[in-house]
Amino acid sequence: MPNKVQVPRISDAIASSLERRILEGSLKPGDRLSPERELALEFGVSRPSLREAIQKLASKGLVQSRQGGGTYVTDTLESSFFDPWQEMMGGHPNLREDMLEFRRMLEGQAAEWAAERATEADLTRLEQSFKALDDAFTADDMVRRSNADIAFHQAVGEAAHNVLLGHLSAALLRLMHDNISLNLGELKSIPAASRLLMSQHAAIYKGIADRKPSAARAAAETHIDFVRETLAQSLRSVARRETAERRLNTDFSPSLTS
Amino acid sequence: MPNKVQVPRISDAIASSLERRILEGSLKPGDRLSPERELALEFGVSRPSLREAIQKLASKGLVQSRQGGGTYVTDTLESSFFDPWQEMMGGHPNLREDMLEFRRMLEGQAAEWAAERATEADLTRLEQSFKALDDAFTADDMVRRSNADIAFHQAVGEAAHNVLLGHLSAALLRLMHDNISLNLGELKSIPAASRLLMSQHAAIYKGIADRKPSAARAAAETHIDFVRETLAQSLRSVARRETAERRLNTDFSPSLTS
DNA sequence: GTTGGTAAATTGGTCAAACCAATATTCGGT
DNA sequence: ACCGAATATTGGTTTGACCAATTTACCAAC
Repeated sequence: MPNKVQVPRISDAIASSLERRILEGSLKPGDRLSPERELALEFGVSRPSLREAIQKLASKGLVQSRQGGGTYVTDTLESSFFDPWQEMMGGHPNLREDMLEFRRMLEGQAAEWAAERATEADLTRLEQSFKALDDAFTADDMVRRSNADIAFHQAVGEAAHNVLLGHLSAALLRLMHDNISLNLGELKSIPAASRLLMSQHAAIYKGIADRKPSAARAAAETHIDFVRETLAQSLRSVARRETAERRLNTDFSPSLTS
Repeated sequence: MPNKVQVPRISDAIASSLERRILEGSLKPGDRLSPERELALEFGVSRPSLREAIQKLASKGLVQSRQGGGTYVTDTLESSFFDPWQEMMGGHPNLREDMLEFRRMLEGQAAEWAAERATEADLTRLEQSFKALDDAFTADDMVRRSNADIAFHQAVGEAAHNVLLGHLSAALLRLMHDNISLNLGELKSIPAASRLLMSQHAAIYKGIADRKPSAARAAAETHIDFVRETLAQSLRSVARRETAERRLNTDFSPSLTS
């Protein structure tokens, strides 16, 4: 079946037009759009069509409508809203579990292959990444830490000498980091967790450098298991705290030991 | 600060419902949605509302509508990850080796998890896919065979109950098939290979149905190993023939590698 | 004048029925 | 059995209406 020429939907055209106005600044964050009836008249289309366009923008998070109130341009112009997976992660938390399970397999295999195949150049770069990660952890710069973390795992992926594995594990890790630091950036600030994470990274690095595939794999899997467990705990505590706050709206509740 | 209670828009609810069906595999890529009028009836809403929901999904790239034709499920999950890969495969055949190695891990894990987690429904669908594959192999319809092959591996991926694994293995398999049948469709026409492939598929299916994870994984890995080996042989022979042709054909170099 | 509440206007949310346009399907003639 | 036209299906769009939440206007009471 040959590719048919896609006839431009009118709602797409209007959505693009409005989106351009927003991105160009003609419509600033917080601004209120004209009423649907007016906009429909202005664009020369029917209200349902105009609404379809607005709903598309709403699904992208660009605007927000309140019945009776109007439609407003969202004030958060965070640009990372465009990745489809990113959005999926937010809406479907069970995806996170699948993702972690998948990563466990991925990074375990990466570490194993890296231990078998790493060249001298790979090991050198791996050591550099590891040192950088260590430094970033002693400092308290979250962004630097996140980048170093990604770089280290990416180095492992590349040392495994499988293009697919390298790119995929890096992509997933980046996705994970974005999503985690968005939902709860607090995880990494737990001191005990930091030490454990570093020892785990060290174990992975050592397994690869010593050319012990099974040890490297085990270390990588342990690492993911720890992340998974810590994340689950953190999520549970967040949920607990939120329900508690919702239940009694008095003073703040004394946070636990972490 | 008074958090306005966001009244759930009906189009959002429907969009979420459809999105969930897609992610969970109930609506697979390529599937055709029911007509808008039917869906509207099914959800108990009007057609404009149902359309708003569909347009949202369309703006996310999850579905695609053709006037008069219908609305079909696409797959951003696959395409967003692998559009770049598609063209690389052509130019860098060594990627194929990485791909096969990666798939060996992927499908081995898929088979193992499927053997552990498959529900009755999964097993039923798996059996159907297997039977269809068997039929397709006895017949000599290449397209049907390819589709059945994809469907079977996809069923395994879904029985593994990991969204990422399912989508990725399906995407890679499709990529592989496109690329293979393009460069050499001859592989599958070897009778001996056909019989072996079927016995391998049978072994995978049996391992899953009998709930033998390690057996299922071994069968899947054997399967990929065989494909890898057969492909390598075939490629060598093709390369031999091509170099021979190129030797005679000194004028132009309209090599199909472009 | 300020306040407070209520009525009215505004505005997004939804529905119904209809028509158009592109595609799919069916059917009849050769 | 094949091809082409009539027919049915299906997404695309419009019109008009009504409901529900919000905002605005207004006016009486203090």
